[in-house]
Amino acid sequence: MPQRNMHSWNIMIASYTHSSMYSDALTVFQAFKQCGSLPDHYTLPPLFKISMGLGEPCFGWMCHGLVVKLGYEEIVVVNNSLLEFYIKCGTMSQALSVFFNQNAHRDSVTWNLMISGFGKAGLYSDAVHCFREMLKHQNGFELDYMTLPSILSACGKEGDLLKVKEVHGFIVRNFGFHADAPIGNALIDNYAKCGSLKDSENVFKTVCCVNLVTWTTMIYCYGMHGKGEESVFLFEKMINKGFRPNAVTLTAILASCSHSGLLDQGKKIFSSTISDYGFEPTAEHYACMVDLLGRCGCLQEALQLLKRMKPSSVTGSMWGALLAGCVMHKNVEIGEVAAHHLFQLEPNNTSNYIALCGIYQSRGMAHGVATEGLINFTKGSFLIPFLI
DNA sequence: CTAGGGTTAG
Repeated sequence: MPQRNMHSWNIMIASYTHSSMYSDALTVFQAFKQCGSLPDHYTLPPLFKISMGLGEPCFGWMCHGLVVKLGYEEIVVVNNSLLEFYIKCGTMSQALSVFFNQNAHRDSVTWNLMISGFGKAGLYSDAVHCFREMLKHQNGFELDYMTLPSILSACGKEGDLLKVKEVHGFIVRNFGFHADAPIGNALIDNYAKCGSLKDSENVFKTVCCVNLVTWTTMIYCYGMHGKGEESVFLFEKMINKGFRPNAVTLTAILASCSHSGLLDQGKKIFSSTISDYGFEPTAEHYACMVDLLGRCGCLQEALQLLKRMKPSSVTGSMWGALLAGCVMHKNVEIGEVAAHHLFQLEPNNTSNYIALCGIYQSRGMAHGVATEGLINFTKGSFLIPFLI
């Protein structure tokens, strides 16, 4: 272009960012700075996304400085993107100082970010508190349906059935029975997390918006409650309705088969889903298969599955699933193989040492407990006398 | 040209 303005630079930076091409976006930003111009309120939000995408929090901190220096704290979109940046970095203390900044304005996005941020940080009661504060403060903007999945998930992870019911009632009073798919999905998931599978089923049967995530969630909920046969039934029904399972659906159904000991169904679903829908199984799928085989006592078969893979692509969760199966079935030989791979992959994870010692102990092999303990125990050595 | 919600895995 013979002549560039702010608009053209901003389009380039935003477009690279939206395409997840963060280093290209950064290169454009640096070229822009060379021209001697300063970023405006359109330039700044993508910069925080670039910082997160590159895993370079320092760049985001620098951009926070630009926001303050250039006086963009009062622009609500800029401040919200800053808030999201600190939440994604896991630094809630910084997020709080942005939230309580006297110069900043708040809107419904600000509140939604805070509520989902508290939830992601595991601070569920703070999320609930924040939701109640939002209801008090919501003069000026309408209650926003985007908050509801976040608050439901915070209540559900807290395990508080009454709170989930309370929010459900709130949804019906404010939005009627026309909640969108993410809200229905969150209701199904969190009723089950609070132990009320009946309520999950009722929501599943009555919601008006159903998508693939709805089916996946319900399949997973049955698995959570040890109802593998219901999961398999629903999985087949879903396919008959014309939904194509994705990678998450497959982990949900495999985990459910595993928890219910449905070995043959699990194996069949694994191979037929992969061939029918043509996607590559991920590390998680292999971990689920090892878990399934291991729980059912097919430890040799599970070990063979891992041995057929390229050694570098066998992950800790696959060996971990195998080790857990060996603990269950008191298998020393395969347990030692799995444990020694884990000692290489995650030397500071004490639960692996404890698992292997548990196998020795269950077989009355006190010598093995002491040897592994002396060689490998770092933090947990006080456990050895108890095991012996 | 700028910001926010839902499902999974030892």
